[in-house]
Amino acid sequence: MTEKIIQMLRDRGCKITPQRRAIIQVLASFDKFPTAQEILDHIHQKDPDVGLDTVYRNLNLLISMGVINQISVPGKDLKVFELAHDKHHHHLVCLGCGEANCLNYCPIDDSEIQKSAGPGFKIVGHSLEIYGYCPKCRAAAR
Amino acid sequence: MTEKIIQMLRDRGCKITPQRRAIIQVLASFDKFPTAQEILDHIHQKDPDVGLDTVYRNLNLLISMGVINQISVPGKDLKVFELAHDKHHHHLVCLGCGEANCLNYCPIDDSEIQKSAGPGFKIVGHSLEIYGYCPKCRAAAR
DNA sequence: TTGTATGCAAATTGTTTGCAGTATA
DNA sequence: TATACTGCAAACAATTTGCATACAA
Repeated sequence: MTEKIIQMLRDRGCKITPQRRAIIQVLASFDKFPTAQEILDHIHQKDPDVGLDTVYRNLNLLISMGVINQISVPGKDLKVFELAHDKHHHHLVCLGCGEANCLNYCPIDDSEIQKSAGPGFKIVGHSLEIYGYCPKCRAAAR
Repeated sequence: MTEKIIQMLRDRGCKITPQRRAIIQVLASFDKFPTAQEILDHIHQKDPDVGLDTVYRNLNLLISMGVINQISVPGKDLKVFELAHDKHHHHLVCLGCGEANCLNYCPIDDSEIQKSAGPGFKIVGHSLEIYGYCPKCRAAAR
């Protein structure tokens, strides 16, 4: 997985720096979808000299290449990042802790939407996020 | 519509100030969903002394009362506000100009999602936004 | 009169940018 | 060696907050 991305970067004429490797590595191995800050914190355990700006720069690069997606957590001005899957999917987002998980369910029918939207509107995509509380946060609430 | 909201504010012990009336009025009469700044600009035509902070404070108040919703435009760090409808609906968001419109279509089946999410997750709601380009922006693109 | 709301300015948060030095290819 | 990348610090934009004053009830 990480090697495939590294190769894509090479093909694009990008240089492969330790920072870049580290960022991709964290995205591939984190046990949840991390925020930019969480990626940095993790990298700092090995290399405290990496800057948050480098993380953002590379996240933006990876987004522009389409290899990662960002998911926003409502009411928290917070964005988490995930390695792009092959298959279309959506997310379950916890309003308590902000954690996001994949959900393999998509009831969206583009042609149905096109009908409601009218012919002038060019549909590019959609985002569906399910909000609620994860088991951990439900337990903590009482 | 605006009177109903004013009454809700009264019931809550809030004071009815000209600024508050103006904000609600703009939300009720704007021809699209405005950003905080657009609300302010509009109010400034009549009263240039209102502050943007007042707009934000009142939008937050109205959100907490559930009478307005905010819709975020991806990739633009931009939020637009709409008076809450009675009936459940979603939005068509233009990636070009950021304008949002209602879409009376919702294929989401909560019990279906609950099945995929697992029993521990408490579903509170969902957000579905359809992204694309409105007729105006499609025309401008060429 | 009393407390809530406002306006101002400063603070905050998340993110981006300019620049000079550094390191990859 | 040449160019893309990095770290630093400063710049930004959107939103929030502290505080003294003003105004609705």
